[in-house]
Amino acid sequence: MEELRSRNFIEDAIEEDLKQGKVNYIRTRFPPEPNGYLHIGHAKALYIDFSVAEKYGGKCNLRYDDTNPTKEDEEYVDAIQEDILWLGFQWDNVFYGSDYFDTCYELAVKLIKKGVAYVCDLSKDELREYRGTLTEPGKNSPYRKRSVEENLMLFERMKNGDFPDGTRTLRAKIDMASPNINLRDPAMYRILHATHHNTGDKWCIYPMYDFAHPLQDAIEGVTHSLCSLEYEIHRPLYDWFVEQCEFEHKPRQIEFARLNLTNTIMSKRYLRMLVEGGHVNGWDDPRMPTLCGLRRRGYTPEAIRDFLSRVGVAKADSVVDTAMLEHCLREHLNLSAKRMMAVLDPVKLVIENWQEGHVEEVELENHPNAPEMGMRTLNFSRELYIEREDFMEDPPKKFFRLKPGGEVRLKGAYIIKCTGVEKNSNGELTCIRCTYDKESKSGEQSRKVKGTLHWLSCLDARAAKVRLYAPLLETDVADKADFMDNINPNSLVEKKAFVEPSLAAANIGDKFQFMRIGYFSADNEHTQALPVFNRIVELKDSWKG
RNA sequence: UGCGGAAUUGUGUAAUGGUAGCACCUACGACUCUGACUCGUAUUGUCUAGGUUCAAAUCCUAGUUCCGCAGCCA
Repeated sequence: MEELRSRNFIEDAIEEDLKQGKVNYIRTRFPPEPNGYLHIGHAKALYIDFSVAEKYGGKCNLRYDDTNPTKEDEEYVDAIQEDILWLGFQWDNVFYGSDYFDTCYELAVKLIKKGVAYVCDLSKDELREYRGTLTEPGKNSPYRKRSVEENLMLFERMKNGDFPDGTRTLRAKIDMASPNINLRDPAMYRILHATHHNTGDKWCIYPMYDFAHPLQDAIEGVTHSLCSLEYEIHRPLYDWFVEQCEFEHKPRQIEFARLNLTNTIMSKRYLRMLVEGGHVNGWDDPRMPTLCGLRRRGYTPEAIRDFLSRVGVAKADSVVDTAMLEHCLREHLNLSAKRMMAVLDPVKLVIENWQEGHVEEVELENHPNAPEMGMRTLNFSRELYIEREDFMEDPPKKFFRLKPGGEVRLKGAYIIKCTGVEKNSNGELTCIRCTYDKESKSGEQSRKVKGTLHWLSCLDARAAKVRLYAPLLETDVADKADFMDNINPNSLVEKKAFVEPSLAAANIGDKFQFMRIGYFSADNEHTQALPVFNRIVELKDSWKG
């Protein structure tokens, strides 16, 4: 399925580079900042980085972009690797941006010596003022003309910790009048007296992304540095650093549009607010778009990769319908998930002409199209449960489940006929009475009836807690700041249901389909059941009348 | 209104001057020991206005709209 995708503009560019002999191998990199959990948006980048490398016989490095110690944490490093592996990707090398701090420093010194970098004493506010605006040029820093010797000395003192945070920066000397603001003497190094998760207290100055990233790519021999659209305007700067550092190997940055999903917020900042605000139960809450959340929700790596291949790669901003993601999951689960019976909202059914105490075993296939998935045995007895919504006392025309006087088949067992109902004092249905047709045993040549229902013998029914999830956001507020007002308070419904005994033996993560109800995934946190990819089929309006 | 990008059906994505295709969604139908699944059918599209051409989504000109950039974040 994944092979069917057509070639995209990144691959066009790569093939051109290959053809022109600019490169003779392909290497990419996936550069997450270890400051949060990976989500489906990262998965798109992951998919592109890895699949492009693989397509051209190249490799992809995993590189933690950890140049800002105040935001990053070791906590996320392992989780990120786990998620990548879960998705089925395998990196070539693992690097840390912080591995290159020594080299970054040396190269910074080199640029100072070349006279294209200088230490600037402007404060943050002054810097902003000097930078100009989108429409007005900036003006040169008064420190721009410092001598190489003074710059060298000051930069070394910065490194030695002689200055407090924020008092000085190392800046690239480019062009304060550039129409591209990123080229107006951008900061290369800032002073940050912070402990780094990897390098500890060795450094108190840290390189900026714009300086560090191209160097890392060049050092690792990355041929194509694939990133999202917002870095497009940074590309001249990326190329400038590669040029000034005099790397022979010049990586090429190519940008693509990041993934957006309808009714889904994707920015780490807002996801963090959901977690910290207690709107969800952690990063792996099944309502979260994080990979760990999707995993618990029952998503399979196959489904996610299939989805990403269908989404494609382009430069236009887009919002993909979440229905597409769900479709991909359903398609995979339909092939791989065991069928199982469960009754979410049970009502008792009594077969009057079934001998009291008599129990018959019936065999059911675990999958309609995959005999190799085997059979299982369930008990059939006089008292059963069926789904409350599968019976209607006063049904519309096209309702072909159970109704008074009507017949349906109980899946894998017999045809039954409704003979009456019992109600409590509130008029609520408490019991359905029926008779069965002895000649209609499943598997034997028999007449057909229009409806088939799932059921569970009272002997077999095991109580399980089932969680039904609805989208956290019902409207498409995407990354808007007001998304908090649109959180669906009923996005999580817990209910007790009856399930087959075999479900109790399921392993965490096992997937199954409750006939017609939807796909579920076993999760130990909720008794023996099941957060959900649910697709409850309800009575359509058209059937009601 | 500086700079960098982008506009193809409701959504995503193809078509690199030559039949606007595929998938999702939606609707309808067939099938069915669940109405699920599967299969079939259908609707809707080249941002606008000019131009070049036998032929334009594609090339040219002018416009429109949307996104990104003014962190010592990435």
